[in-house]
Amino acid sequence: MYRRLVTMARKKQYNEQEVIEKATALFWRNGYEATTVRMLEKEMGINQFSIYSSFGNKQGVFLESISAYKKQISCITNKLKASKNGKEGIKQYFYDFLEFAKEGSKNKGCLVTNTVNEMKDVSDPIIMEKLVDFASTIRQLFIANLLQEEGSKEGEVQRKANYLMNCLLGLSVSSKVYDQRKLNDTIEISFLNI
Amino acid sequence: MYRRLVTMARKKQYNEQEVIEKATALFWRNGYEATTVRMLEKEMGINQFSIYSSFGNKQGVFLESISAYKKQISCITNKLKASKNGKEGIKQYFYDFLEFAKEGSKNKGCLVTNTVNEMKDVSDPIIMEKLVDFASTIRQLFIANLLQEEGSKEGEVQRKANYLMNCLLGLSVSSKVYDQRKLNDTIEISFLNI
DNA sequence: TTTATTACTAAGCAAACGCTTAGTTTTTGT
DNA sequence: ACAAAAACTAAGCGTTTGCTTAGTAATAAA
Repeated sequence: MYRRLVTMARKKQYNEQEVIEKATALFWRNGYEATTVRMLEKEMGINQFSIYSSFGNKQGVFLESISAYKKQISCITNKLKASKNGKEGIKQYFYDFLEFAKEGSKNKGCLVTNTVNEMKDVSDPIIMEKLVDFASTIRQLFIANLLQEEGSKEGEVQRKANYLMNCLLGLSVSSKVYDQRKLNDTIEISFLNI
Repeated sequence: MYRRLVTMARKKQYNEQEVIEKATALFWRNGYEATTVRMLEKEMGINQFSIYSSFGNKQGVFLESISAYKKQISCITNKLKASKNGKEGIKQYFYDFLEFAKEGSKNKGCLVTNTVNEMKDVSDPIIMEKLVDFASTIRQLFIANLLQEEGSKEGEVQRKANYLMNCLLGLSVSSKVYDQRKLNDTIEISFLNI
């Protein structure tokens, strides 16, 4: 990452991709601020020195974690991208997302949404930008799918996309508290009117 | 609060109600964890000693802040309680809430929702209980209003209440990012299908 | 084998956290 | 005027935070 080799020396005893995936899981479970570098040490299984030499700082670890998260969730977003049946494809994304965020009987919500909720104002603009960028990608996919519906108008589609983002945002939060059956009911009602 | 007078002595130089309202504003703007006791000192205008002697600890200040928040928002919840026109009354609550949480051009969201988002698992059960209690109060008001609609069925009303809570949760979060016009559109669509 | 270079371990840094305490001032009853 | 009690100020407590650094082990080129 920040390495510049002139002559070869001792090799890294860990795989950066692997340890970032462990960090991602921890951030996802725990939130950004609540996750300390000591906890990252244990979870990633490497010393603090290694963390800082590979990723610069805690923020650097998190930025890489968001990338890893995107890669993990791409199986769902790609499915949405490929979908050809309008709002039904979006509804399927809602269900897929709940399955994706499941952890035992609990639900971790969305790493991106969780962190947006956590961040106050623009306390960390670099992270915030990456999060907002991810959200607008999802919104674009919603718009593309809504445009597949017969007789859809541009302005109406924009408003519906905002509405669906609002539902998904709510779902990401309430999925941590409510059980699957209630969430399913909520999803069904959410798609009745669009 | 924790005082037990035998003989009268020096009087408090501050009003507990007043300083709690200042603390409430700070927690609302800033979140629970991100608000330090030093910040509370400045905002409340009293020394740390006074904070701890009046409210026990930081958690104590926050619990009192939730009570103060409830009192502040009661003008809206009471309006919803008194409302007799079914789902229209609930929709009005959505609009009232946005106005209530407005701060300049920004929006602070809901103190309760913000803190639920912030709390991981059951890291603080005492606070969590008070938050969940507040949320279920709102849900009950939704149910009462939905039952005013002609031909409403119990099970259907329960599901609709969950759906509306999900919308409100989403709104509380997205109100911090999106502008008023988009939020209004989202509210209108949210009520099309119930 | 030597030497340069990198990765490791573990101790330690200043700053900030929630909270306490020593010491002083203000108020009241006698 | 005096003593008791509560509220004030400000310094400081132990712990944890993100991050650094001194010293050692491993590796590859010479």
